Amino acid sequence: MADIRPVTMAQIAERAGVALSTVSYVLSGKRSVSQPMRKRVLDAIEELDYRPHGPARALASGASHTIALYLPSPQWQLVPIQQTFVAGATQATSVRDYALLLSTAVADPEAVTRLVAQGRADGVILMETLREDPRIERLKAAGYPFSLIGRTGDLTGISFVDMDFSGAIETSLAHVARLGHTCVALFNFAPELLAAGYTAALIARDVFESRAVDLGIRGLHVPSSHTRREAFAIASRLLASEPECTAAITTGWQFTGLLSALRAADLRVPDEFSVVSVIAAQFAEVLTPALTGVDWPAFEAGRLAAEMLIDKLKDKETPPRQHLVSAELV
Amino acid sequence: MADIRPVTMAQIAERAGVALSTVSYVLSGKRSVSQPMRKRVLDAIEELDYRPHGPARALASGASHTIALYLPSPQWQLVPIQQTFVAGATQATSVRDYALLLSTAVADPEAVTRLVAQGRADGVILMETLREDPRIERLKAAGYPFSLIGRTGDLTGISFVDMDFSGAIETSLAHVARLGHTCVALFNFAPELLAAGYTAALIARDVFESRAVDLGIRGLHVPSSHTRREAFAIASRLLASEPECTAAITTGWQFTGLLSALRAADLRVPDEFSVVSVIAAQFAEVLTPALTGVDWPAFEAGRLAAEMLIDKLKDKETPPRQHLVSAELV
DNA sequence: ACGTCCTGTCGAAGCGCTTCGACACTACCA
DNA sequence: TGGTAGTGTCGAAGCGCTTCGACAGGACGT
Repeated sequence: MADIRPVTMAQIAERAGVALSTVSYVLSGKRSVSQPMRKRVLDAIEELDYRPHGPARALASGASHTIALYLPSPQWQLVPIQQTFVAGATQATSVRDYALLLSTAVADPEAVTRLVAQGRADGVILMETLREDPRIERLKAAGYPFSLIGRTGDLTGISFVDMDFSGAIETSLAHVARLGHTCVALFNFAPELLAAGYTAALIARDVFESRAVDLGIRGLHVPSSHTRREAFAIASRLLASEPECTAAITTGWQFTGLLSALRAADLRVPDEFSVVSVIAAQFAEVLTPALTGVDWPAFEAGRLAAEMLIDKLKDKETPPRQHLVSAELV
Repeated sequence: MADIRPVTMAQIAERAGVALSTVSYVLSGKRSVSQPMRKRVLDAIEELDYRPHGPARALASGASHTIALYLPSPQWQLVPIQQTFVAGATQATSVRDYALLLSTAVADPEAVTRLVAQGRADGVILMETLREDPRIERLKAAGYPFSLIGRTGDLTGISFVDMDFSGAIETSLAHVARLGHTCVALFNFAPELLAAGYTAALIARDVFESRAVDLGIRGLHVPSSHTRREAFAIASRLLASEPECTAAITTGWQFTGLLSALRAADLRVPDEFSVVSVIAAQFAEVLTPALTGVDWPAFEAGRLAAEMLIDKLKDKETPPRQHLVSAELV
């Protein structure tokens, strides 16, 4: 129970023998202050271990120096890559002397403007975006700054960072084609995500289907959740009905069920069946039957999304930045 | 660029034809307000879509209604369980109408008091705690409320939630003993973590060694990082030098390297060698050679840690709560 | 020598809220 | 009928900061 009364700017001003406003100008640099005065103020700050009070600052200046990150609804059961986004965003935020507020995006799209409306955050990072995303509509309508991890249908004026999903699928497809496979399955994100219009799933499907045609191979589009059970069931059915299919690409963890199904069907990987998965390298590395994986620099993506947003906050006129981080086969 | 001027309490007061303070009392309930007045105020709030301004509230009341969660330094390379802590804490925080501020705990233990000192948060959640943790010392010295995910040496007066690590090790050990193994290795956390005094690693080591004696089996304590490379090297060396060791317990992802080493040594799992790992069930389920795993309810732990802290914030006199979430073999 | 422009400093007015003390007013008991 | 408790409401004083306008004084031009 120490520090009952934290040090205030008034105490610094008194100790340094200057006006309150002078202290403020030393701190913000918004007006010039003479060397001797500046030194006295800085010394007083040092001696009293002064910390500017965030809320007071936010109230007076109208900016909270905080950004909000909305986590996707847990029921989406997406890949654990999110953690890495968050870590990347946290780091970029700290480095730029901002704070990161976390919130869960509940079903209500209105929730996404709450923290900014309350003055607790200056802008928002959204993830797991949809082609037609009501949350983005709200943010636009309210005029709040935001950036996306992921993409949406209309990208004009929007800052986002996304994985180059189409590139990843193309690369993977080219890889299996080169291995001589003539029929390939894509274990895409869960059907509900496709139905909801989850952009990454739509892109994966479209690119997969058109590139398969280009390459002259059969492409089977198989949505499946990431749970082992469901992927196993779907894969088993597929292996039985389409025996000429000897390769699969998964957009995430569906490979676990797939691998189980292959084992049950007595097909060896990679001799008799090829599997390529789009998951973070940190996981690919850790898996026991070493998979052909595609690296997804998620930390980088989180970092970029935060930086874009903060840049926009600092200078309203910053043009929107759009960045596709690309993936490599590993 | 809509919403240029957000609605303020003064506008509500004017519209409802009451005093500013009355609006405040309606909102906080700290003084009674007559039914008709209350209704007029609530109607005005509804009509104007009023949102109380967080920073102003924090400034006037001295409480930010926000808690801070410090992520461990990234270089620790701990298991991806952290994500689940964060998700759990986020959820509990939202439910209780608090906000969650994320920050990375840099090396400087002083950083851990910054957000509270700046009035941006009312309390702190710490994870990956050490037996002797300078961060905890600082928080205690400053008199800031906090709760831990993990434990420390001196637990008097401290609220924490931790995994029952000793129970997990005991259970695992009993499990392999029942299978008839007479020499078991413990792949503990990395040597640097042990050296730093990471509590979980110390507990794992101590319990493992004493229980092995009790059960009359040989226990080899083998610290190893979670990287596949290092675990592989260590496991290979171990298999060569201690051929009578036919079982291993890992505290995390070291099993990946271990499994590779076993394959290289032509030992089959689980026929010729048993592996038990302490990792979140969500991952155990997903792994292809289905492992004997120990479930670690991390979401629950994050939730509890946040709840404990918020309870303490709401009522200073709340006694500290200490909670060990226990694990089950799956 | 005077006016003009900077530069550096100060005081004061908020930002939107909480909360304290004051003050009607009603209800109740003697 | 007066005194005493409540109730319900209001006004005003902050919370710790930013920022605007004012203004002294020195440096410069003529």
